[in-house]
Amino acid sequence: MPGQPRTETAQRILDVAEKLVQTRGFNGFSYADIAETMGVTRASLHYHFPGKGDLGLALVARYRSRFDLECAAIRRRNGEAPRHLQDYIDLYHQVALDGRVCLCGMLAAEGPTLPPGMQEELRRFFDANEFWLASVLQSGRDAGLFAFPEAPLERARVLLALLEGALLLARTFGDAGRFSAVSGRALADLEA
Amino acid sequence: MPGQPRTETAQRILDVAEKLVQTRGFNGFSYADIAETMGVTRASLHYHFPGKGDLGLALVARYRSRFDLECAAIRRRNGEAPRHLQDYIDLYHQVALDGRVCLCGMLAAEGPTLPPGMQEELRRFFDANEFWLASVLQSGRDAGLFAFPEAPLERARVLLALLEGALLLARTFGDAGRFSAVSGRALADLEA
DNA sequence: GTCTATAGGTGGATAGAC
DNA sequence: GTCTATCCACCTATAGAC
Repeated sequence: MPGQPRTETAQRILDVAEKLVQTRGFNGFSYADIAETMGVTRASLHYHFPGKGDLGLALVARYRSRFDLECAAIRRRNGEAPRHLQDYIDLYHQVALDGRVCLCGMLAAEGPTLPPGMQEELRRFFDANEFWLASVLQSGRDAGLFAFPEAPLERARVLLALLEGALLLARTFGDAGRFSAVSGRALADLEA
Repeated sequence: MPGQPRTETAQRILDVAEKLVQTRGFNGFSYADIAETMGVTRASLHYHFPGKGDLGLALVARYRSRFDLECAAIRRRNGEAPRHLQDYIDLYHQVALDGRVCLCGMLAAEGPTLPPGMQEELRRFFDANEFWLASVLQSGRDAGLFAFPEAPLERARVLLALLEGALLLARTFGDAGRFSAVSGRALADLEA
């Protein structure tokens, strides 16, 4: 389980850094920001994450593995595909309510400026999401609950782009309701 | 026509800065980057745009007014709503082909870190886009060429989120084809 | 593990000569 | 308008004491 066996302090650093990246971007925060909110010095942070690149990699890796776990948990729960998809969308909704955007959506924007390795992790995150979504869409269509003409993976990419974009716009207008409205339409479009 | 009556040098500065923001973000480039590609010094840039905030505001204002002009031109052209919508999507496609993302999509991610005034300009950009899209959607539905159940403005927001998100994802995978695939589905969904 | 201290670099910005 | 020179704040990162 990568991203888990770190020390407790390292986890708390990641918690603070994650929030900072989701609101200000990877190029929009510094070790000083983390140090201040944690009440420690910058040097102390470098002990846990020598370079900002190390911190960034750990950040995406943890975010990704957590998402994987949550997605797996959703599929194990009772209910059909539409319920599972709604639960998935609710994960994003929580982010919107908190005035953040998806960690990986943010990093995708900063793309070419990121330290080595982060873009690869990013792609893995999106790949995993698309794959999971495609699986849910497939199940739903097989059960006659979803209706869409194209391949599940293609539809998954539409959904992912829509959710990431909706988070960005909702935050820009300081209105999580915009996210709900848009994501609600996406689900409705799929109904058989 | 705001954003136009500047000197020619200022326009060239904006050209370079625009490309930099669309690839690296507002927090991901510096006056030094512009100076280098233009073959001038940083001090010279400060003559045209005293602060980075001034540059940023001019950037969004120009981008917005240019988009307004292009949107108006599209509506004046021959063809029905679906054609107009496709032309609009093609504007985004050009961005994707160039390995960029939408200037305002990028700035939306950086949101709270932007200099004063830029977020307001950003919202104006998105508002104008939604309004234009809603108008095209309305026309198309009135003509029996589009079919969608919700209010045109609501559908417009779905489309805008989808396009902005698709640009982000296409660039992350270095594959403009992802943008075409996603935007193509969006258009197909609307067909009556 | 966390601290103080500091190095080395880059950022935005200004003054003043040309 | 563009230049040189310079300032100061901030950033990432390291050394070494505790």
